[in-house]
Amino acid sequence: MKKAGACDLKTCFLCQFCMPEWITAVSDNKQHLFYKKGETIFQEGVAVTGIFFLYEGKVKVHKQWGAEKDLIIRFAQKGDILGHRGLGSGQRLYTVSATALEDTTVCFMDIAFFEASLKVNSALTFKLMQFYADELQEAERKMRNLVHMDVKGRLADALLEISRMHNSKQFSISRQDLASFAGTTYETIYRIIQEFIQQKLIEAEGKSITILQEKKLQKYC
Amino acid sequence: MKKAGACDLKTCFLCQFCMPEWITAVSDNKQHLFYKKGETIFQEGVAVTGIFFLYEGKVKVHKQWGAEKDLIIRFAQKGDILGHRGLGSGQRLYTVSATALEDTTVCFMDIAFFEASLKVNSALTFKLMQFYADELQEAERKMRNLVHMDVKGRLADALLEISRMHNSKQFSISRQDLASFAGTTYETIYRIIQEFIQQKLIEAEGKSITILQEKKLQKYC
DNA sequence: GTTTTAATATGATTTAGATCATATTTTTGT
DNA sequence: ACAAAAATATGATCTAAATCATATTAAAAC
Repeated sequence: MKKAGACDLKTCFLCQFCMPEWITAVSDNKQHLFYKKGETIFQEGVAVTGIFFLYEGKVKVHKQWGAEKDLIIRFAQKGDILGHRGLGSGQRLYTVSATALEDTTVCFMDIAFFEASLKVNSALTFKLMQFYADELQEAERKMRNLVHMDVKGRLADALLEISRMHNSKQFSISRQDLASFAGTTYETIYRIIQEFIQQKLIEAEGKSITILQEKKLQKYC
Repeated sequence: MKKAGACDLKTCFLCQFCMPEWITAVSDNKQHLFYKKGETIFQEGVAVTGIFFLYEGKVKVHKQWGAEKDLIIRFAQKGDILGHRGLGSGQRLYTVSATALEDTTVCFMDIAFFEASLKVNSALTFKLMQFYADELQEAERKMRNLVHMDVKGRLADALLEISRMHNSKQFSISRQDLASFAGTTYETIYRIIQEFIQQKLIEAEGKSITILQEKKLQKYC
């Protein structure tokens, strides 16, 4: 990680939803940071220092299990918030890790200042609450999928979600990450990907995947 | 469901955290409702009408999958909020169902009035946001458990969580619900329960379960 | 109080998907 | 540019847990 330039004061969640008068204070308390591909932005279990807003790049938010196993909770991109779970009422430890999937620039803000911002900007707090409500719905939907769907369905769902997020039928992701995102192993993903290719539902070349038949993929969900 | 008496204006989340001046308005906008054991309080997929505060009884919050399968997201008891996921920014449909596990009294509040309460009481919104943050952490922890833990571990975790919630080593729950809570089938739960009994980790008589050796159960988690 | 219906008990069978093993290719660090 | 480390490819094997089947018991409903 290294320090990077100043913030444009209009991209992130905070700048968008706080009162205009507050922006000056914001400007004094945020800091751009740059992370190389593969670098850890924050680590599960470590004391919360602040909240991050993603400016450039892609990040995975994941929970580790031992040394080998991993579950990707979500992917984040420009405009997304990272580290917001740190605001809970319990002890202030990050409950997930965040790792840069490509070179990434984030805007970092001290947790105390962010909380002060919330106290002062009730519209901001309300927006953040809505954001949490949405994330909670999604997390619970995923829980159900993990229990009741087979891996093929979860992979189909994962591919469609990643495509929606990238706003494109074509995107890049490693099978390893796909496995961690669908809650399964590399080998199983490898096999099902082969099957989807055979059925001409998707096309793959290296890490690049293209969705050919969205409708048919949807049927597996 | 039938209507029940008035609210004591001090038990629920809303009454506890809103401004005292607001209580009068609250009083005019809430309504006690009574549900018999087994009754549905609200149903996944149906338009959100309001938010519920649990006054008496136990409720399961669950997501259905087809007609047969079910996943219990959480249990709720006195003081807990129900239907709060309805506040998300998307379309206003309940994303989970709530069913009374015993005779239950709730306080119901129209969603529009509750949102007005949030707009006016920023401390309340902040508290609610924290509550969401905690729920999100818990949901994500459960997701990881579903992927990486075996059923024995998830059952141990479930038993300990239910015990913690009841604030007692002894509690009542059907194996069916235990299965839905741990994300598995009745038969599997039945077998592991037998095993735990053999190992003298728990004791069971009908639906009543008593935890004998918390520490050893913990080891499975 | 008897009929339905739902929950429990328990063995037998099946299977999806994890794990293991090993070779090859790609990426990354130095 | 080269060594080391990750990621990929693919078959073989194993196993935890789902499904099926059927009997019994308990709880609700009429």
